[in-house]
Amino acid sequence: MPPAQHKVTTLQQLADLAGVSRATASRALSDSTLISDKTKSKIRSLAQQHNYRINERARDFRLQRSRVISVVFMLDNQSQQHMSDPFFLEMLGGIADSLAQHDYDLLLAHAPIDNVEHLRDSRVFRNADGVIFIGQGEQHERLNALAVQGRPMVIWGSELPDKRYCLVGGENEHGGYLAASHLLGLGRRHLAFCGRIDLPEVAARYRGYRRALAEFGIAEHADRVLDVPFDMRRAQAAFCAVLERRVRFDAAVCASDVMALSAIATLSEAGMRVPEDIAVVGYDDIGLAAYSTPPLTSVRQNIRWAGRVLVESVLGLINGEQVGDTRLASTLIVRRSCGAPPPRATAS
Amino acid sequence: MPPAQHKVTTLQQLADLAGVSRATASRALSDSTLISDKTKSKIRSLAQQHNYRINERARDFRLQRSRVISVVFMLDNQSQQHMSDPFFLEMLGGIADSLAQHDYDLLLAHAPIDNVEHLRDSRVFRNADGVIFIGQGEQHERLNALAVQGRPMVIWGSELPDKRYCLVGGENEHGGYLAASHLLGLGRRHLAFCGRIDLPEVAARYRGYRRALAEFGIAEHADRVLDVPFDMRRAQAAFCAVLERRVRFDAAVCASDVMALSAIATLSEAGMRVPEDIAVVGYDDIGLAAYSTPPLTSVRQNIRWAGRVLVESVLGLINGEQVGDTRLASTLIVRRSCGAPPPRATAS
DNA sequence: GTTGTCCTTTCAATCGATTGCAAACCGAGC
DNA sequence: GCTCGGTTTGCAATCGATTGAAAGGACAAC
Repeated sequence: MPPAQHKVTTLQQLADLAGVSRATASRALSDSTLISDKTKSKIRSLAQQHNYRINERARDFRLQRSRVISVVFMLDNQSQQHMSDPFFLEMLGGIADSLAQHDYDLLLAHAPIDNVEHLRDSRVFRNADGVIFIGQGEQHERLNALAVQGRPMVIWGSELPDKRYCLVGGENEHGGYLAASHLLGLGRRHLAFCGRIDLPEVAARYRGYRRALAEFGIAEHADRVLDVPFDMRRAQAAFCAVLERRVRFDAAVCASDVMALSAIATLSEAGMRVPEDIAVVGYDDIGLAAYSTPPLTSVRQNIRWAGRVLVESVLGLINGEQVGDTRLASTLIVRRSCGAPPPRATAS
Repeated sequence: MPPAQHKVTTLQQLADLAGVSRATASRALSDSTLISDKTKSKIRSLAQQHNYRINERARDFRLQRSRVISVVFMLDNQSQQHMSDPFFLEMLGGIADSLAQHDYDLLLAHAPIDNVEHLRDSRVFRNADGVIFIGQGEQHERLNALAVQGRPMVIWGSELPDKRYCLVGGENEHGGYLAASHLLGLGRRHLAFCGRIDLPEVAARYRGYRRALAEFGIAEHADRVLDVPFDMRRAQAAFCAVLERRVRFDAAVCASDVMALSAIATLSEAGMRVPEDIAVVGYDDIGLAAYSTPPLTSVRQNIRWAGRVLVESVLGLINGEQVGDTRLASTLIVRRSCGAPPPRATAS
């Protein structure tokens, strides 16, 4: 069998080679019942010999699909900084793996947190079969609007009233409760909550935090709710400001590990001992949490699961399935206040 | 002016509306000189009124391009863990920004570090106009093969002999030199080098490290070259093994910050004081480096620049330009051995 | 009136596939 | 030989754009 003079790149060339029409070749390769076994195997082996690969873009164009899912990260318009939290990387990894399994491509995109609207007419939406948002920011209404008239989309975030989009999230209320309970169980009585409670996920954690306080019969101090942003640098600035205001507390629940590590650095710098003077709990259990000094106790969400469910949900929507309303990633606390950093759980 | 009954989605519909042919509409929108100003403005305003947006996928298909660049991360086949190093996120962010500026989309992909060959026929290559590899692993030869027969591609890595691909990298030799010099300048005399020197970038850093040792007239100890992987968990295991072997050293140059933080945690756990007993220097200057206790001294590469240059190089190749051989991201050391964590440099 | 020129516009092929429908083929029964 | 039924294959439209070449129209010169 002579090797192809010129590489066989189109269906037409393959069909010519086999002496059949393009239609027959197409059907043979897609295993249509219309084609006789003899023809099928002839075309198939010819395709193999000449290393023919279907042009997926042409097929996807014809079929009016793209096999691409956009993953949108919210960009904080103040810091304009890219998602610098390792949590995002883990999330992205989980989503990427699941998409690869379903033979979908991942288009990475970001949107300013304060205007998600313009995405509707952008490449992000038009070039993808579906969209996954990481975080809902303060965009609840706009996301609602996008969901009803736009492409299939799923959002990682927190339950809100009047939600009209498909949501996957962590058990934030539970997580906040776990974090506060842990500190209260250690005997701490002057807890602070760090994070921007105008963000839905943080608000839910705060609710859990308050529930724990209430269970322990402890009054809440309004001045111990610290408005700390997720961004590393600005978090540090916020903690410095808190120190200057001489807010007193002996424990802190932080809305992320990065925030917690920033707190630890700032507090240590100011001469406080962690955890003796102030105990800190983080959120997300990023890889580095186990390697800080002291090792950071943190609330972990099942991110691999979340990535998988986000993907399956959006693919479900694409296929016209009725996709369940809200799914929650299991959330637990990893205690590391003392002792060696335990090995992290192996990926499932 | 009545609003469109049905949304205008195709060029044909727009042309019908304007009473011209598809060709004229196409030329009007692309500002061809063939079309009279009157017709142009009529079609333009009609397009605006009816909120017509060109179908980019169709155009890209016709023009045989995709306006997509694949970004491939090497996946360590042993840990099978996703890129968990925050360094990757920063790199990804830089690339994403640059691509967005050029109106290109970013397709995220990963490849097993031990076989990059199969990518040639995969969606990663076929659905993109160009490819950016992050890290070259031990794939030098295969990357060479891909480069000569595949799509335009650029690699983030380290210079190797016989390189036939377009490369962008950090000044690794210089970085290793800076790290070692810093420690030697502090009076340390028993340095260890941590990292897998079979990886090109790490090997280059090691060369710089040795140069610094030589300049100080210090002999090198073979048993102080510690074979530590980048992966957090396995890095910790490696450091534990080193401790058991009772290797003596008073300073460590690490191939990444994550590795350095892992070292600090493990050494502290074993009762050593950092930096008093053992001084540690990291690489990459990830955001969290400034917030570790003690703040981590680290070698920083200009990643924003790198992202921009990677993108511009691959776009240059796509446009058939002669793209320069190797470009190096400026590399410097950020000293944090004592004192407060300085604010990180603002993004340019 | 005819012709030539220049400026606009349209025609129709093209990118690489899928698919409804029509046509060809083949063997059997009359 | 003709028709009928079932199986297999081909024709041609389609997805939504771009673009070279041909055609159309207006106007001036002869």
